[in-house]
Amino acid sequence: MASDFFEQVWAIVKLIPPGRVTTYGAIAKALGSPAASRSVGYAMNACDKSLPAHRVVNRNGRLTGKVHFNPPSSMAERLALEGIIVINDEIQHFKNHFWDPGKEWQSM
DNA sequence: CTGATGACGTGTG
DNA sequence: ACACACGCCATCA
Repeated sequence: MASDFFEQVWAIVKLIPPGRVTTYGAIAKALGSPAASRSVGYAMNACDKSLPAHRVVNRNGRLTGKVHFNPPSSMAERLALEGIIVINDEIQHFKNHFWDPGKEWQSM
């Protein structure tokens, strides 16, 4: 049984539409704790494989957590399949693919 | 309860 | 622009 915080994070990540990406900070902010970005990443560490964690990157648009994937290269592969260009573990036009969780979260 | 860790973010030099 | 340091929040030992 995971903590409510984890479930909150997972819920938002599951809501990320295909072809879109978001940041840990944005998720943390949507949960009401803009500085809990670290904890968001921790939740990802315990995330289920059904969770599209590959759509969650840091504020740089960089795939910092790709090493936690299986295999790590699958992260960029999945993003590429969704139309997101990833070069050198960096999302191109990141701002264009950015998806704001708060826009859909709306005090859920 | 205290200390350490981390898939982050921001500030300073 | 790059490198380093601190803070932030939640979890683990």
